[in-house]
Amino acid sequence: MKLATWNVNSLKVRLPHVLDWLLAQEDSDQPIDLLCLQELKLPDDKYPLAELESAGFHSIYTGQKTYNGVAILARTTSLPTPTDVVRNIPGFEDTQQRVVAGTYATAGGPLRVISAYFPNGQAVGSDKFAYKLRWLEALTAWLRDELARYPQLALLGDYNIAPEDRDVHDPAKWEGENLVSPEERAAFRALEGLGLTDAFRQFEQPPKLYSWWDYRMLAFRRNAGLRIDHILLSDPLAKACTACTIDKVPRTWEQPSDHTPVVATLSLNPLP
DNA sequence: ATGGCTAGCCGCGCTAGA
Repeated sequence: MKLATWNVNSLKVRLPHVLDWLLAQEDSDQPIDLLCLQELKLPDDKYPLAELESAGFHSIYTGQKTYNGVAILARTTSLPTPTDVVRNIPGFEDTQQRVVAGTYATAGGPLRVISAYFPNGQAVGSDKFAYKLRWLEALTAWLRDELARYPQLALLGDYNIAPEDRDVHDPAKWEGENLVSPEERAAFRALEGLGLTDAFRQFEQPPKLYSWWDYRMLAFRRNAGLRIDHILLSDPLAKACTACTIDKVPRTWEQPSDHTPVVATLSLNPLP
């Protein structure tokens, strides 16, 4: 089965891209079974449920006007409606809609999937940066419990953290900045410390492969990007993971999101 | 040395993203 994550930067604007991309994956030997989306930027009553269902995907989501918003799309023919749906981090008071989670029954046992839009942080030392660190702490504490309950767990999303210098096009220029600071990287390591593995780094990858490029400065053309969108897998899933790739193609389309999809292939069968 | 683009808003220039 295939899992993917994509920060679409407005689902209203990017719905055609999402549908086109999902349709294009149908031609591969393994289509997408689960797609986590971030930055929907729309309230729940504007969520394009019917269009996505027509395309063959059911959804769980939590949104708000203007900012944030996350969803998990699941292929109707291969996955049942999820159970234990959670919106936001339990016990963490937050008006910003950044987390949705659900458990999908599969032939290989329950699969816990979390779509997360980590706070940006704006600048090291800012109020938003402090919020980012508090949010990361709450997420990590919650995930410790989640992992105890769900051995097969995948955390997909826009982490707004480039874990290593090789995930940054110009590490010298970015040194110590928001998205790469030691505090943020320590938080990323703490997530790994729970027993989660960066699916992308399990495999040999071409150098200078990123998931986000600034709209400005011809950044995509110059490949001046960051790898900040990740798929972290619990041990059983990491062992079942056979590939993890970044699909740059949607970033080349007209009116693209500034992020592009990350895809993981697991040797885990959905329901027959 | 800085900003350079994009989306959304109730806007007719701003906030926020990363």
